[in-house]
Amino acid sequence: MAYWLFKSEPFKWSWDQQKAKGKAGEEWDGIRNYQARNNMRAMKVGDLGFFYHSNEGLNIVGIVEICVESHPDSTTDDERWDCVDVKAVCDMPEPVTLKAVKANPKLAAMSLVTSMRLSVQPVTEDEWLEVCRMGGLDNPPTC
DNA sequence: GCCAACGTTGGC
DNA sequence: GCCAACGTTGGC
Repeated sequence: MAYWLFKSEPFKWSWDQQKAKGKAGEEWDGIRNYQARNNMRAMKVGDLGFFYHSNEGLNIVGIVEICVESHPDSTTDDERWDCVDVKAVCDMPEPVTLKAVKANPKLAAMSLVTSMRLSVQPVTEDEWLEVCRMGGLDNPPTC
């Protein structure tokens, strides 16, 4: 089991839109960055990820689960670009802001802080648990 | 809306 | 294979 973080600008693809897709999930398409793509290629069905609102909000608002492993991105014919499908799992009871992440010494090494521009990031288990705790989730799978 | 950071492109 | 130019991202 691995953990990830997905960034989205809410006016392009918001958490509400993601939730509206329900269990069917939706492609996380449009990624045109090798590092982000490589992260998606490493994902397995059942892995969990944070859903982060960039530009507006600047907070982690929910948790998603990988429901389809890496496959060609349907929004391009360019075979370099793959993506996964994700489905909404639950809301963060208390959205965790970027400010709060930066203020927490335990999260100083988190990609969200160190690799600000990477749109699909790995998250360590320690970071995952810490952010869940901050967001009001004792135990992620039971949310 | 500005601008810093950073990834990508392309000329040499 | 270097590096300058350029485009994009994303916090502020």
